[in-house]
Amino acid sequence: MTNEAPARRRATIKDVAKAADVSPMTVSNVLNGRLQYVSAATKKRVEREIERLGYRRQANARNLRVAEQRSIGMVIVDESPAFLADFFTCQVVAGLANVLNSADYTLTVQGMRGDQLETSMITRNFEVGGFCAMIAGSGEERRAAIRRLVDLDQPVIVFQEPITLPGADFCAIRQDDRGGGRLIGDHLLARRVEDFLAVVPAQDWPAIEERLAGLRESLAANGGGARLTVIASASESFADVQDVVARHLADHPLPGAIIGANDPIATAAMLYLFDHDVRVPDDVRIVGFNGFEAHRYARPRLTTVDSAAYQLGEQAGRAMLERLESGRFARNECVLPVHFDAGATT
Amino acid sequence: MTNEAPARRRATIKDVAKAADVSPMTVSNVLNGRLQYVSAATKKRVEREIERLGYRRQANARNLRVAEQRSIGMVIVDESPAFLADFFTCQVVAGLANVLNSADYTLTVQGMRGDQLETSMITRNFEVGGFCAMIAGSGEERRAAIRRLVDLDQPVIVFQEPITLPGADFCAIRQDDRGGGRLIGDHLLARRVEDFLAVVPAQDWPAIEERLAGLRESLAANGGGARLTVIASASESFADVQDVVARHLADHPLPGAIIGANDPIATAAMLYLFDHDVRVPDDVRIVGFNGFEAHRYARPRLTTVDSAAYQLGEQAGRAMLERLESGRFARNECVLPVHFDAGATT
DNA sequence: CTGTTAGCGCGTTCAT
DNA sequence: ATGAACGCGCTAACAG
Repeated sequence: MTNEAPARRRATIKDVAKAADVSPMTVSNVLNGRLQYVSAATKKRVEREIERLGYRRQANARNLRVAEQRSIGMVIVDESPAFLADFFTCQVVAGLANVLNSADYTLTVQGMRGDQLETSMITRNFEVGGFCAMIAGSGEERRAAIRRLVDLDQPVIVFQEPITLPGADFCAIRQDDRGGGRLIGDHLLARRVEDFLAVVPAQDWPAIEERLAGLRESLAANGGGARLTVIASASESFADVQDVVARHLADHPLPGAIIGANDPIATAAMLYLFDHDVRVPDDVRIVGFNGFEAHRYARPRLTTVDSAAYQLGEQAGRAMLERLESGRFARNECVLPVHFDAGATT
Repeated sequence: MTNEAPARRRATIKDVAKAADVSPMTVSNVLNGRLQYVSAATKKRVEREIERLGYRRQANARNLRVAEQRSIGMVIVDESPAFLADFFTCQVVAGLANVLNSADYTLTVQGMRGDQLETSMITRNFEVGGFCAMIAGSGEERRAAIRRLVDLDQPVIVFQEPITLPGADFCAIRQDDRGGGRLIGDHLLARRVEDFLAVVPAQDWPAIEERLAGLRESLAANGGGARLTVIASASESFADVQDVVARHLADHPLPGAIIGANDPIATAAMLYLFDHDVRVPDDVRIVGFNGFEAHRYARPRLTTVDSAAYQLGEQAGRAMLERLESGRFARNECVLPVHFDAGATT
C-alpha cells in the first residue's frame, strides 16, 4: 500500500463552469476575451474559479478543435550527437525561439541524423505548424532532406542553404557567406598573398562551401595567379585541426595565408603555428569566419567575418509567422549581409 | 483572384480506412503496432494507403484521447534576450533533447523573463508532460519561479539549483560547483596565494554562488588567513569584465590570484593583465570555471574546472522519462562530479 | 481478425 | 448575456 495522493483529475472548463455557476461556453468566452458576451461580474467570478481550481487550458483539445498548431518545429540534421552544441546553431535557435515565443508560439527542437528524418516523431506525426531546418551533410544528402520536408506539405524554412524552390512553400534564409569569402580573398590579395591554404571540416556544411566559392571568385577576379589548397579536418576539434595542419606542413612549404572555415579552426591552426615558432602575421596570415566573441579572446586578435546568427533566427521567426498569417512566404530567399572584421592576424 | 491551389484537406484515419476498405479501428491498430489483431495482408494494404495518401497522425487528437503529453517543456528564465546563446545552457539542452527524442518525446523550449512565467503559453496552457528549468536571478526570484512551476502540479526538474523540496514532484540536477570552488581554493592555497580576487557577473546564478561558497570553505579550512574580494561585472562581455577589473586595480594592489566565475570572464581578465604588462602566472595567477573547449584556445592555457553540461542534460532526460513511467522521481537530487584541470595560468 | 460505439476537452452554431 | 447540441481525429472497450 502506497501513501501517494490519489491522482487528482485536472480541472476542465466544465469544472470551472460548475464552480462559477455558469455554462462552459461562458468560461470559454472569458478565456478567449470575448468580453462583449459576458458581464463584468460574471467575468470576475469565472476568473476567480479559474485561479482557485488552478485551471489550465488543454492545448491538445483546443488545437484539435480549431485545427491549428501553435508550435514550430526546429529540426537539426547532423551526425554529431551534440548537434545543438554548435555555437552558430545555438544563436539561430535563440533568435528563432524569442520571436516565436513573443507571438505565443512554441518551438519544438529535434536533432537527428539524416537517415532518421522519415522515422522521427516530428515528421511522422502532424504536430507542428511548420519546419525550420539546419542541415549538415553532402549536397545530395541535404537536397534529399529538404525534399522530404517539403513533401510534408507544410511551410519550410532552411538555414544556410543557397537554393530557391520556386513554387514550393519554402524559404531559404542565410548570411552572405560567399560575399564573406570574397572579402577575405580581396583582403589577402591586397597584402600580396599568393599561396592560400584553407582548412575545412570533413563534415560538409553548405555555408562553408559558399565561403570557399567566394574565395575562389576573388582569386579568379584577380587574374588567377594565386593558388588555393583545401585540406579537410576529421572534426572541428582542436586536436584534429592541428593534426591535419601538421601533416600538410610536413611536406609542403608554409603558405602565405591560412583560412579557417570558422574561428575555432583558424585559432587552432594559429596556436599550432605559435608552438612551432612561426610568426603571425609576419610569416603566415590567418583568417577565421564567424566572429564569435569567445574566439576573439585569443591573441593576437583574429581577423574574421562577423556573422549575424541570432538575427538569422529572428528573421526566420518573423518569416514563419508572416507565412502562417498570410498563407504564403513573402520572399523565397533572404540573405543577410556579413561584416569584415580586420584583426591583428593579417 | 489568386492562383493558389485549393487547400487540400489533410488525410485522416477515416480516409485511409476508406481507401484500404477497412474500418478506422484497423488502421489505428496498424499504426500502433497491434499486429496481433490484423492480418499481414490487411497490414500491407493499409500501409500502402498511408504512404499513398501521405497520412500523418494528428498528434493533438491522439494525445487528447490517450490523455498524455509527448513533449517536455524546457523553460529558461533569464533577463537576456539571447538566453539560449549561453554555451552552458546550449549543452544542457542538447543532451536533454537527445535523450527525450530517442524515447519519442519532443522538447519544447521557451525562454522568458522571470515576470513572464505566469503569463507564458507553456504554463497557462496544459501542453507538456513536465518541466525542466534553468533559472537566473536572485535567490528570492529563483525560489519564486520554482514555486510557480511546482504549483503547476507536474513533474519539475531544475538545473544548477542546490535545493531539495521533500515531498514535491521535483528533482534538482546540478554539478558539484561547490566542490569545484574548493578545488580551486586548495590549488591556489598550495601555491601560497593569500589575496584572492573573484570576478562574477552581476546577474545572479546559483552555480556561481556555489563556486564562491566552495572557495570560501577552502579558505576557512586553511585557517582564514587569506583574503577574498568579490567584484561584479555588469555583464559577461569582454568589455564589461575588463572595465570592472581596471577600476578595481586602479586603487588596489595586484591580488595573488584572479578567479573568474567562468572561463570567458577569466580570459577577459587575463588579456587585460597582458595588455598592462602583468605576467601570468608569475605576478598573478588566473583560474576559470567550466572548461569549454573554445576558451582553451587562449594562451597560456587556462586553469579551470571541467563541467559536464551535456551530461547534465542527459541525466535530466533520463530522470524525467523514468518519472513519467514510474510515477515519481527516483531521487530528488542528483549531483554530477567536476574535474579540476590544471593549465598554465597557475 | 475486424467493426461499432462512445467520449477525451474544447469551441462553434444556433437557440433562448 | 447565457445554454445545448454537435463534432474535431483518435482509440478503449466491447461485440461479432
